[in-house]
Amino acid sequence: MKQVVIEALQTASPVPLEPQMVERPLHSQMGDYALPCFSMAKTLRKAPKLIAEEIAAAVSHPAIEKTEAVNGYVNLFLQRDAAAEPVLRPILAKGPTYGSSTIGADGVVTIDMSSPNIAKPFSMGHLRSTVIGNSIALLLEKSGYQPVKINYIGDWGTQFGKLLTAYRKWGSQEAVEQAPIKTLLQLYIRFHEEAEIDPSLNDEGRAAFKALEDGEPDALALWKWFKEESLNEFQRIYELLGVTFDSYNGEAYYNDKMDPVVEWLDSEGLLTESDGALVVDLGEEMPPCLIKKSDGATLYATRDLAAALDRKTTYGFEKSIYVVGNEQSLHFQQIKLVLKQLGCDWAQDITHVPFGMILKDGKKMSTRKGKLVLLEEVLKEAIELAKRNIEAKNPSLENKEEVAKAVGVGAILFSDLKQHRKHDIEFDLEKMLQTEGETGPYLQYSCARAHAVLRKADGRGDEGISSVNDYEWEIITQLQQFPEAVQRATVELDPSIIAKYAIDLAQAFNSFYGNVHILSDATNQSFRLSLVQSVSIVLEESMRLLGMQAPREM
RNA sequence: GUCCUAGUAGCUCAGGGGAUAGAGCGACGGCCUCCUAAGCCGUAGGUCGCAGGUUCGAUUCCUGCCUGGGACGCCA
Repeated sequence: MKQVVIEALQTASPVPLEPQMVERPLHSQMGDYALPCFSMAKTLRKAPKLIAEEIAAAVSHPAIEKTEAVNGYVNLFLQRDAAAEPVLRPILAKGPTYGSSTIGADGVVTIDMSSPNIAKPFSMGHLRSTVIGNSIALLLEKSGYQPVKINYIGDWGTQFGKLLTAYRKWGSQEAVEQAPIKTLLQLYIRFHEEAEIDPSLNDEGRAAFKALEDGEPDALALWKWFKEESLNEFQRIYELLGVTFDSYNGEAYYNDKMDPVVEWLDSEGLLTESDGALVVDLGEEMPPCLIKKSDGATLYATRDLAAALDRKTTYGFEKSIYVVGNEQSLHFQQIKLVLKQLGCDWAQDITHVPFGMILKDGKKMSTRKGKLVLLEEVLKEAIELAKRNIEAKNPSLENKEEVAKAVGVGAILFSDLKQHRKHDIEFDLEKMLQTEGETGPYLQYSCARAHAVLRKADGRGDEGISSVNDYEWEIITQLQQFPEAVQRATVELDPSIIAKYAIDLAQAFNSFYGNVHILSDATNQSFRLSLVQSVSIVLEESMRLLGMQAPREM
């Protein structure tokens, strides 16, 4: 559509036009497209106002209804009746694949996401990584890439030594079986409490981890058991969120893959000793990357290097994305630099997608002090609230449980995804449970309304389009922008672009719905029903891309 | 101290070299004999952190400063 506008303008413009010179006006009453004429003033040696007036007067094109010159802008109004049909036709024809593309050309993109720690509860922070990563995967898929979702489980490290120690001292099999994560967390917290009084516990913990690394059967059996129990619990949450993974290879998986990396670094002469530890020097700009502790043990960076190399050979990715909190941005810069020094030019294909932390009372939530909010409880509460809303608003609804789940989870998902901010977020349960305004339930409700109209219309109405009113036109322009929104969200790896788009579309639809009574007015009825149908398609697809369900009734 | 990131309405946030800076929540006032009121319509509310610079034009780009958050060698 923009192409047509540029063509039309070009016939009247004294200078060649670039696509980016044409923009959307501030308000819809100013027209559909605008051409600011300020940049032409210099070369033409004329006042912008005058240039705009001349262009506006000269434009003549069947697709343009009228032009206006205002304050140095040429404002264009499209011929609505003619423009509407070409927007709706592809949506109705393609359905959910409207906006899909093959830009990705089947390129593989790995996504490091979720990555909860075994024996620790699933926190709100993990939620962000999980839902953002999941949505990015859906977006990539829609644009023709092959996403590979990797859950890099935190299943190794000194904390397991501590946990083993705590379990042997105070734990019981029954308690862990009954409530695995809760019990393990309590043990973990107790360990830190007692270690403050008796620091020798820390040595015991380290020793236990060493035993685990050395493959002591009893320690290994306990570790395996803890891991299984934890994964089972995580699985419940993933099912609720509707998220699946292609790989659960956690940190332990890379244990035997680190030595070769260290040897490689050494053979390239990149390792230097510093205070007994082995590091890769990264120059003046950046602190060195720690590869081995002074006691010979490996570190996070070592594991991540091994993981990156392993993923490159396993998947042959063209891009590797890490959805990890922004407190780790230095770490990823270091990883990329080390890989570059190893001669891996694909290091530039690694992208860190950072996000802010979730704070409680302005502070980081701490696992050790037990001061954290459990995602599962938040989800439960949201579902409860959705159920109460259904009882109050639509008690005759058939599959209440299912809808309550979709709406409750949708509220939590959306409250997280609509925000792009890398800024930290203050945890606010009340805000997350909102169902009014710019929320997940608002989108779902809009969609349910659209379906109600379609259900009751039942093939009625058969007039053509005589005129497109402002409400209808607003929807048309929104619908037309969907493919562009998908593309931008994909390129920028930013689901919030879709979230905002969906809100705009839903608002346009609700405004139309509230001001035009579709079924009792025969005017333009078939056109209006196509419009409603198109809205339901695009809204549903938007929600799908965010990982949300769209119930037909609620 | 160095680096990263942010500072827009009472609150949560969009936007982004250009026309009167937008939503939602909260506040106030309307709208259900009518397709689901989880909705619609309206009112109030802003020196876009501060100071310079680049530009015909800066809230947007650059520099400095202030404030919040984070990272900065044996945690991940």
